[in-house]
Amino acid sequence: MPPAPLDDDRLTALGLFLEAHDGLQRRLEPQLAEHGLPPGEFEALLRLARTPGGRLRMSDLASQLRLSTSGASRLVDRLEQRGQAERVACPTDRRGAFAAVTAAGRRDVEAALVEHLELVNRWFCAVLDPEELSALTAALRKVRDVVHPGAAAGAVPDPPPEGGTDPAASPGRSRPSGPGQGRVRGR
Amino acid sequence: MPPAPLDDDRLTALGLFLEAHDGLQRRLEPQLAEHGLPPGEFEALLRLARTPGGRLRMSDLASQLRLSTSGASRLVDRLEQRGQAERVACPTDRRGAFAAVTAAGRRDVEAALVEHLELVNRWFCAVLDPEELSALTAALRKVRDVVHPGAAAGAVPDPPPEGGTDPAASPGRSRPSGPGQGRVRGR
DNA sequence: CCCAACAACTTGCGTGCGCAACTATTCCGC
DNA sequence: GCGGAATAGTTGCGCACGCAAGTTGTTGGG
Repeated sequence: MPPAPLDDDRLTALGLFLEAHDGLQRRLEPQLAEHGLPPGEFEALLRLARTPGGRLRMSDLASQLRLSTSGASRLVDRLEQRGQAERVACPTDRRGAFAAVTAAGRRDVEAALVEHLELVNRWFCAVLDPEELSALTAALRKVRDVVHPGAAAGAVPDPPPEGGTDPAASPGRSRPSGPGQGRVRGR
Repeated sequence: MPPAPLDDDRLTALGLFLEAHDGLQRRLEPQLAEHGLPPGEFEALLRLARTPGGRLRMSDLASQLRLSTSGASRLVDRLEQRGQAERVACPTDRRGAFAAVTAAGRRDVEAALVEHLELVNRWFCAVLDPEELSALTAALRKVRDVVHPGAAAGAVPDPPPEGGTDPAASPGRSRPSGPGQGRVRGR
């Protein structure tokens, strides 16, 4: 018997995913760089800027950025040095801190955003016709929901991995909305 | 007027892509780690193992792995230390080198592969029903072809970026097949 | 009231990567 | 064939990240 399917279809599909992801990143990066924004910093500012108070708990930011808490900590260090964000002490929990966009930070993301959206369009959305795009996002959402439960709205930390794991188990639950929830484990 | 659309649909679509990619990586990594294979090493061995001679020029490997040539160089260093690959001098071009899988390397990928495929299935393919999956791969292929021309078969290095770039410009051409072609610039 | 378990960050350390510089070779025009 | 330009690969350097350990603060049971 053939020892192993070195070119299984599933590998091809996965490879396509990885290549598209990587290529996309490479197309988008340079434009952000023109505005002096590394991609991580850009996404961080974006996430902060579109949050009601313009601020997010460090842990939540980490989770949204798919970074470890230490990664987020240092990212916010950099943003702070650049004057694009600042740390704000949490009044109700003195261990905690918020990262908050500054006016300058908001200005900088917005400045980069218009052009960024054009590129996202050029290299991603406009490459597909409308039905294809919606099929793609629907599929991506399904995958995302399975591999990263808790990224969408109501969040529950991953249960510890079982033996015969069923990815479809325990569909979304609501969360108490109290702060300090919906984290994903630090990777 | 609203200064900038901080939650444009296109950003959502892109975010979905990034989250799905990241989540997938996290699901697949641990299993490879159990076999002592970091994801980069795994993909490298896989690419080498499924190449006719079990070997690839350093530059081609770099390009397939979406790494800079220095990144590939050091990756092969690591594989060599582990005894999973070795460098072979190129007989016709004394500057050049091949990376070649060793028997041990081949054994190791194959050992990890079966389980790996199961996971790819569980977290990616089987999450979607067949039509969804083929729609997804078709869309991914379109995006990949645009953002990373030269990844598919006949490869031509990216032309230097123009001003008003049209992604659909210059569709695939054939290449002379002589060695030392189809590279992507070193990033 | 107190202490132990826990939680939110931060920091020390090691690692992998890209860029730029460097070496060795090949290619090409004259 | 000679000399400069281009090419294949390696190496110095800096940087961002994750893990693990450390710090400070909170919580809940006795």
